[in-house]
Amino acid sequence: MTEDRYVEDLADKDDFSQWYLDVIRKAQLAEDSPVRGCMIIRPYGYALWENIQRSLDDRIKATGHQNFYFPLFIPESFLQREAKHVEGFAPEVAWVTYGGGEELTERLAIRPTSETIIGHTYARWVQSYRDLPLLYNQWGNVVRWEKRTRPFLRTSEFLWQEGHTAHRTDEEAEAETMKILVDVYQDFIENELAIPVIVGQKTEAERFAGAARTYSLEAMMGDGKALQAGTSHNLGQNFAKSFEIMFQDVDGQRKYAWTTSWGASTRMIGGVIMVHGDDAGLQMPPRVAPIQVVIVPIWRKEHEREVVAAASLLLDAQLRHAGIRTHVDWREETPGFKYNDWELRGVPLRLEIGPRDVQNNQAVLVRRDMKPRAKEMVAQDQVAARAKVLLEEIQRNLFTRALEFRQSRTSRAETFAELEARMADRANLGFVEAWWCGDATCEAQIKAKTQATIRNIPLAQPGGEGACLYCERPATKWAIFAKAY
RNA sequence: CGGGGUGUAGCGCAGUUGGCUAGCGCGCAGCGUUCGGGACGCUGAGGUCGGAGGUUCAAGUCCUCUCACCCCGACCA
Repeated sequence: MTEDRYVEDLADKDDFSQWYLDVIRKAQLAEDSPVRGCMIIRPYGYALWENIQRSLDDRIKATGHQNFYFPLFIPESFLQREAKHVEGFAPEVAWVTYGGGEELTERLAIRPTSETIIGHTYARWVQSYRDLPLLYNQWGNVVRWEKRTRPFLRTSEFLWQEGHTAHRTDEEAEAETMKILVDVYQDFIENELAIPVIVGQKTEAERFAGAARTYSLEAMMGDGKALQAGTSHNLGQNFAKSFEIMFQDVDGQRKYAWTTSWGASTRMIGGVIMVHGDDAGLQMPPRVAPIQVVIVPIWRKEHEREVVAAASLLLDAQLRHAGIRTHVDWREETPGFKYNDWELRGVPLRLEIGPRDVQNNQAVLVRRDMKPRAKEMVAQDQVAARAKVLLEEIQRNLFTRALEFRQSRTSRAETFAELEARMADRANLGFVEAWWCGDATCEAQIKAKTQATIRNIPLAQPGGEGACLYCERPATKWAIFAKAY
């Protein structure tokens, strides 16, 4: 190992922030763009996003929703209609003031989210209780002028889906909010991205601007910090009242509808990187991996290349027929280089095939998730069957490992001093569970003193009663405290 | 937006108290030898030194402004 080798290496994982940026750049997921805070998502990163989209979209549709599309621009007057909403978003809205060289009579916001323009439209679409519920979703981009950006985690422009529904009753809206939270988001994030999440309700301070209740899914990153992986909002009648979304009910009365909205974004890619990545780079969860099995042919002489090529072709076809996403690496690099390169890019399984293997009618399968790498010989006609099994094992293993890590970094605190100590230990950050009285003052004080925020109030509660971590008054709920991205 | 730091080839860096044609490693192109865990040799290509202005006989180097990025904060449904 020479000094030069380090040039290609990643930053040490202890320098988590630099490591994160290195992985994104070297795995060719994304790169900086000429526009501040915006990134260029490269083909490999976009392929991951497309897999995420497809899988999440299937779940959204399976729960009875349809997709539609609304404009990128929102008239300023729309944004003004919901007081809390404007207040919350005003600082981060980008405006279009000129069109075709002429100053616009009304400024257009580049959507930071679409509740307003959709609410305005829903008011026309809803007349009767028979028109409800409206269960729609859109995939698109939004812009939020953030002060400090990070690739995938917080970019000025990002890609996401935003669902918008309208219902006849509060109960129905709440059921929708929870269905998306648990049946769609949690199911997707845990089963496809292999990221365990804590599902719970946001505090008033962290609530979506204009919502009655906000729920979130919180994941622990590799440095112990929290990442909000998705949110689901019960908007109550707030937007319905601002936009006159009314219907005539069975009893003949005209009533305001109950609406919800929910979203998940490219931020989840940041989560995948920070949860599963290791010293060797990225680790793609098999179910969303752009490439699930990379085939590395090995040869020296030209005649060897020919037999290996023939075998590779057959193995590739076999894997593809089994529904596995593959790539054959014919680059003129040494095998060792390719191994490291694909490990950096996070491909879960590698298939090596060389002259020796061809002769023995076998191939070598190597798992990315094992250290040291687990290699096994497989008969050529068994490759696809074995790969399928291994991919499932890797998928489970990534989830289990992430869950174990989260558990090892989660602790309970009875006193504020304990929380302070945990948050001061930079190298060993994590989640802290503690009783909280529900008072925003305690929450704010804790944040000011420790930088820890309440990520959410988990739906799964221990029950019983305790003393508030901060003020020691009686508390019936416990909250997850953590530093967050 | 506040405090600190960094901008020299795609990446990582070196460039003395201002001085001649701006260097090194990796990467890249061509040729040859290699090839089962990051190969090697030879020959090349690639730079308005982040940008603008200024001081000077002379600026990568000094001054002013500005932009971007990184770290720590504030902010962040």
